[in-house]
Amino acid sequence: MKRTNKPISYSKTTEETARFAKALSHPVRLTILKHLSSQNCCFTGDLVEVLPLAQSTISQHLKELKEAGLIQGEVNPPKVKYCIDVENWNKAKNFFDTLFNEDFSKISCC
Amino acid sequence: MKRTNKPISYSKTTEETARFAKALSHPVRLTILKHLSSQNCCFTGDLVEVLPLAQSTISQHLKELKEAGLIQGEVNPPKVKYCIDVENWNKAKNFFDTLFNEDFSKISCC
DNA sequence: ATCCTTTATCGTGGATGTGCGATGATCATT
DNA sequence: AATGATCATCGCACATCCACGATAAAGGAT
Repeated sequence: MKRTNKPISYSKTTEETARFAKALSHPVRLTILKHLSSQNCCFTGDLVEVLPLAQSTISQHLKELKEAGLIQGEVNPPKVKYCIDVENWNKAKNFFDTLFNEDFSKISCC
Repeated sequence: MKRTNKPISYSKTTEETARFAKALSHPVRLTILKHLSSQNCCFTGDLVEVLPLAQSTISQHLKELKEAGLIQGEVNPPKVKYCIDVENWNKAKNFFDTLFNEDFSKISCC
């Protein structure tokens, strides 16, 4: 059991999958995404009326989702309309599809 | 824009999806899972020889994956053999399938 | 020019994540 | 009993996350 010191560089896909997963790793953000996908789009204020959190907190979650690429915001002063970023959404979908693609049902465990 | 104070309780599915996503939110853990799915099973030491991390760090990541339910470990002293937990793996697969199930391609944004 | 509405950003405090070396636990071998 | 191999756990640093209230930014209405 000898440790490697080679500084492994993860594949781009691995890095991106981890980024998407982190964005999805909080119940509030999942709820926001669910809301966005059912309503198609919505404003920040709509979410404040639904989630028991301060407006600043929700804004922060929206920022994280935007930085992960899962949503996009269109400024429409004084409101901002958020939607799913379809392109990246499908990208994430494919990443997770690939990740879970292995069929273990036929493999006896060792 | 009036804030709700009702203490929302997230659905069990939402909570579990978040838990799975958190487990998948780190490149090291994704690499471990990829390794496990290609090799079927492996020992802790095998991973130490592949990843440039201390044994304790890898053990910690394995613990998180185990607590999330994605893998299981079978003690075989002095070694421990880790495998994918097929049942929960498929559960996670279904959660993400459902999450990404929406077809936005046909929806014009608002 | 001054409010009002809506949203983003800042600063802060507490919790959690991530890496490490050191140490403990377990069991086979000697 | 003592040693060696393998792995988990502990304790420690440092960074990031998460929630909050306060404040800033932007633009419409008065």
